Amino acid sequence: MAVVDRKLTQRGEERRTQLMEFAAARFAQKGFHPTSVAEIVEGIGVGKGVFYWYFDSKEALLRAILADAQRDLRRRQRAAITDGATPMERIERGIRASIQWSVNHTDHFRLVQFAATDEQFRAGVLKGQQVAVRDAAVHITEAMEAGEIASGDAALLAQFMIGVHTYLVLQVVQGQIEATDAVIDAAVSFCLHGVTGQRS
Amino acid sequence: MAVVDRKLTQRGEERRTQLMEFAAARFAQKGFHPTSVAEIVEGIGVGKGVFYWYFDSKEALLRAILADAQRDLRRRQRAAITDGATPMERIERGIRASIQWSVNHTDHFRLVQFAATDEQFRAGVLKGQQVAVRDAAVHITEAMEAGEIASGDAALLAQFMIGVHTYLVLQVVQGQIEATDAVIDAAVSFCLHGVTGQRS
Amino acid sequence: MAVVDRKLTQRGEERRTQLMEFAAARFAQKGFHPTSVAEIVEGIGVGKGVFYWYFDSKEALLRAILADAQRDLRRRQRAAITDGATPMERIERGIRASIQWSVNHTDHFRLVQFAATDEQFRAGVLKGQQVAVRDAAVHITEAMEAGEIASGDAALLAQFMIGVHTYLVLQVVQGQIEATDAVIDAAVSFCLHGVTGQRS
Amino acid sequence: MAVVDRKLTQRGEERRTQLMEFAAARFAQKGFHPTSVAEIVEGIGVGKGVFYWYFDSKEALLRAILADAQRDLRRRQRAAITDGATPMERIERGIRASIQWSVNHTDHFRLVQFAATDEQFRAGVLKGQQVAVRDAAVHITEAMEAGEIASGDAALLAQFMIGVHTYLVLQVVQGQIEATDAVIDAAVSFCLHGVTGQRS
DNA sequence: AATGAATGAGCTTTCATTCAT
DNA sequence: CATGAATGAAAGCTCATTCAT
Repeated sequence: MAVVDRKLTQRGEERRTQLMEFAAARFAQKGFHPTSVAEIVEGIGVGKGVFYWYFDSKEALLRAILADAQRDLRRRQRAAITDGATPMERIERGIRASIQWSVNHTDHFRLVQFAATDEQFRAGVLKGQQVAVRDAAVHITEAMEAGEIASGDAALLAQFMIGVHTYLVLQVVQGQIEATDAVIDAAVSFCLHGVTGQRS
Repeated sequence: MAVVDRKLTQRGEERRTQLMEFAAARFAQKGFHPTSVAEIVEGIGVGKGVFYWYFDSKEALLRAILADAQRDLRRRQRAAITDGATPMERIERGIRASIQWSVNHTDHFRLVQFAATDEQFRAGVLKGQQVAVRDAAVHITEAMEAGEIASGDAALLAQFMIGVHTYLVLQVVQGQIEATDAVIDAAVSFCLHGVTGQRS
Repeated sequence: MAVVDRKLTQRGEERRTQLMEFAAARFAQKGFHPTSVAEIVEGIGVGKGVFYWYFDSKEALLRAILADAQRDLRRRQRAAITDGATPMERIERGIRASIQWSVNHTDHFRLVQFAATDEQFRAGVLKGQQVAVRDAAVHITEAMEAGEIASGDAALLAQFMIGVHTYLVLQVVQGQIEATDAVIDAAVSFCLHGVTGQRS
Repeated sequence: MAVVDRKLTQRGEERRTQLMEFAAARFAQKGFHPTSVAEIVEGIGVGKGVFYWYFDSKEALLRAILADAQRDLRRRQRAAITDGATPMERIERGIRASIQWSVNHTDHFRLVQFAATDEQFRAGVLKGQQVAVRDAAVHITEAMEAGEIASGDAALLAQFMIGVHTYLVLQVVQGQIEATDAVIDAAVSFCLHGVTGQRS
């Protein structure tokens, strides 16, 4: 029976979550490879076997963390967007939600950054990014159709906006910037002007 | 005698470069940790002793690669900027030069991405980014003083621009976008509008 | 209370048998060491506790399987031999019964083969073989006394016959030979000629 | 570079042989699985890395040992057979050579016995046995054509002879029989009578 | 300068066994 | 009787680094 098929009790579910959270923090702090399984299980005070009761491998653990994070982010974004009346409003809400989530989950953000650099995780990250770009592009396209911004490559513009967001969070994560409302407002403004500016 | 102090012959210099280039390619492809020293020396067909003749450690090798890359990028940027008549022109040239360099050195770009995720290299990357931000901020400040864009946090705007650039290159590196002139123009335009848009 | 002393209910007896049969099949297929206790209990859909309720250890399980098999084989042989009028007839019946049993219990046959290669089980197998040799030698000795075959080392001849039988079954087990009546007849004939041939 | 492709120096060749011999002895004594790599390297007083410098895995080591043994046995058999004038003589010489070799290489003999019981090695052993059967069958067929023994299934008879040989050696290995000339003569006689007896 | 061999700490992973429920 | 969770020793293996030649 593969670990993944295991039916977990309440207690088991909690252990699994505990492992994922602790590991995510360590991976984000020290890096994935430099963090050993021994360190993780010692950190939460259990035997090594516990780890392999819940995950097939250290690699599988990271994948699970990444997948969870991706799912959660997407859920937040969608929730945030729903109340936007106009395309531009939805875009803005989407950006804000993304930044907010990333700032609140810096560990996961970092893990995604790392995962993109390692062959065995790259593909997964890519797929997630494509989904995010497509999600954002939908609204940009709508704004174009509504004449709010000039027609153009919606996906490309989406990527630029994600770029601003990503880098902003990166700086926050690295302690270079504090994620105040003013800063987030500036980023949003930058993006919106970048997008609409194409009009002229 | 520390390796770093060693005076190298012509041939030695070439070996060192060969090692750095091969390693950079592998690190970029597979990741730093998953690439072993053995793999590197086998890849260029020499014994392990060669590696440790030129570098103190695998870690030192990556540091050397990163430092070299940073130095080179900065040199290109400065060269590109000199002929810009106005602050805005200099900003644009800087952006273009950065994108150009990164697209031409995707391996090094990737290594910087990785280095930011690993505790032992993070500090170095940060310092480099700060330098880049400061370099760009200088020109933004000048533009502000010249009234070309509204006053504001120059460093923040610089970071947004770097964000657009970084993400664009990331997509190129990942094969999601092709770095055509049109795309680069769009990115530059996005940045300039994002920056100047603040005026209104 | 040692597991072995436990009085089992009807249902308990069945569970125990089920474990032994399933384990025997796996051990024969994959080898004893490569088969884990987890695999066995998952295979029959019970928890690990069940295993240790019926057996003290994985080792004890194999010993139990081997002992059972040995007991069963011996019973069959004795039953087969009783109706033989002459020593030679009894020998022939014994050989046939052994081959028949082994062909019908290839898993157990394989386990004996393995057990002979592992220090911790070797002694048990040896004792079993000695019993088998002694059993067969009795009839050979009788044949010698009856003048049906030349005097000689009865135990040695018995071993040769067991060798033919063992190897034949081995080939059957390995799918090299099909255990048709013709093949078994040939084996019996080979043995009888080998034994009686000594006369001339 | 796979370990197997490694060019070894004189010293390296010796180490490799030393590892194979020591491991063969331990595997034969305790069994393959119960013998750890740590035990082997400690036994010859080297670091763990040495093992993996010469072999890809513990499994690969056993395969190498088995292949070597098989090659050696076959060489001996062929050498022994060449001077046999008649088919029957060649058969006899082949049997004697096989027994002799096995008795002189009880460790390897035991390893083959084990290998046949473990899924991951079984196939290799089988192929070796098929070769041996075919080799022997050639001469039996010749004897049949020469009218020295009755026509029949040569391969089957070959297997019976190998069975006698195998079991004899097994008993020697297990200390049940001493491999005196008399015993070997008896085995040979048993086989020859078993084979020729088919005539009548 | 260079090589092949060696080192050994430390890694990921397995698994027989135990135990609270 | 039975389960899922936990244990932790020990396994196989890796790899940065060193060293004799």
